[in-house]
Amino acid sequence: MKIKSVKGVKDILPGEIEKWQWVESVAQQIFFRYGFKEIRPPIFEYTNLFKRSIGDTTDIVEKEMYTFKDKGGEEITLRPEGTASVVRSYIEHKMHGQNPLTKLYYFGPMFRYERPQAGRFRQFYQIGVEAMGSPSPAIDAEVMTMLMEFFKLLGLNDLEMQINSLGCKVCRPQYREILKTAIKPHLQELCTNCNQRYERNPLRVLDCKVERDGKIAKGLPKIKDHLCAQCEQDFADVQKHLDAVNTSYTVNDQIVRGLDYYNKTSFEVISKTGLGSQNAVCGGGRYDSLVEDFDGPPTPCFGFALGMERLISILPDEKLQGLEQPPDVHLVCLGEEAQQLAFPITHQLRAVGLYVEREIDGGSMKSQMRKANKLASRFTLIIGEDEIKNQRYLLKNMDGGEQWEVSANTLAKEVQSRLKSFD
RNA sequence: GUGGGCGUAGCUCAGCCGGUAGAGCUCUGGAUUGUGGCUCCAGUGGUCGCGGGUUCAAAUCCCGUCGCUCACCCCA
Repeated sequence: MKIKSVKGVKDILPGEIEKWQWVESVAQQIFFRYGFKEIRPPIFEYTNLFKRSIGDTTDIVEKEMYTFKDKGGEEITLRPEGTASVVRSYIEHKMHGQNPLTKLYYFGPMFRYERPQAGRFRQFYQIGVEAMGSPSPAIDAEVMTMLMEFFKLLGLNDLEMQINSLGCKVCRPQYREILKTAIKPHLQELCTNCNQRYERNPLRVLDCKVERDGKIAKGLPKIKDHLCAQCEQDFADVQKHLDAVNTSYTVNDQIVRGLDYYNKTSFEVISKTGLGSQNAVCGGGRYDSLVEDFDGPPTPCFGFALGMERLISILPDEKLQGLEQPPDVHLVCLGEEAQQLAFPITHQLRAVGLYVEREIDGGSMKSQMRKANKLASRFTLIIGEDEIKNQRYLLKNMDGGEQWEVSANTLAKEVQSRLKSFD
């Protein structure tokens, strides 16, 4: 039996990982500016946390969770999303007592048992952001703006942010009933899926992708016409704030979201190109009662999660150039004595901060030069019998081809200054 | 859970109306005895996913199985 990785998971290898590191570093920079701090929750939790937060009847909980009993008999689940853990942590550490508004972000793997396809994996990575403690539409707009600014820094300018309001505890249940009444006469025409949705989550009928259902859905009452005064006002405020800083968006009343805890502002960011049918790069919204549901204090929250694999797959080529750092110096050693000297010399150069490569197993000069060229090394340091005898090594610029003699005594200093002169 | 496509060298693939494997790239060496990139030459590298069947003979035809992939569903 051949050893193999598990279905639906991937190794992120050198050559690819540089993109991830870049995206993470840009995220850190931009989130820092907005005052968000990193949090690293564990990747598994008690199963109940997810059942109660995400919703018992959602696909995630019903059939996608990696759940197991540990040796102590506890029901454990690998996290299928990040918000639940952050909320748990927020309550457990009584963060509400430290600051009225807690701003957190996280990065890491999530797990869902689904059939893999383009842009969908069983272990996938999300960057998530949670702003906890404010009901203000201003925070919705600020977080969404931060997100779009993040995309801009990554060179992604043609992503579309679609927003909607799902209503609150007051108006959503009312709308739900109105919707059900309106759907009822169409039940026979709707797909079997929507017939199930009718009872369990009628809002989902709205974004059904079956063509005929979509047409019916268009004629159904819209949430925006049934928001309570407060929700209507808040949604308008969100848009006003977005407009104030020219954060672009479109209102799409089909945006529903799959997790139970969302209310009020909800949104998705869609890429029209580059992704397959999984075109949502990011999704999020308000979840005003989740903290309370877990016996925390009333804490209205706003957050989002974005899919790393999807994000990375649409990064523009020009931003991906030069992410891999080439060696500053590549040693080329001729003969046994030079090979012996190579380690102390690389050690000396690395000690002053340079990236130095050498061929551990030697090889011909040609092959060493070739390797240096292949890695796009900036300089080579050639060490042969003559150089050792004279205590002067040959430093060669691999770009222009010039070479200089450098003294063994002042090697590191000379190499550094030569490198600097070509920056 | 349902459906389509595909599994041949490290990578990308050709060969598939049967005659026990080939190209390009990569890698190594040489042309250029201590100077890379371009070019040319040579070499390394394969249980043709796995199992069974038909046949004198199977990468090729048939059956099964596993894997990958795309899509539905749903979602990041």
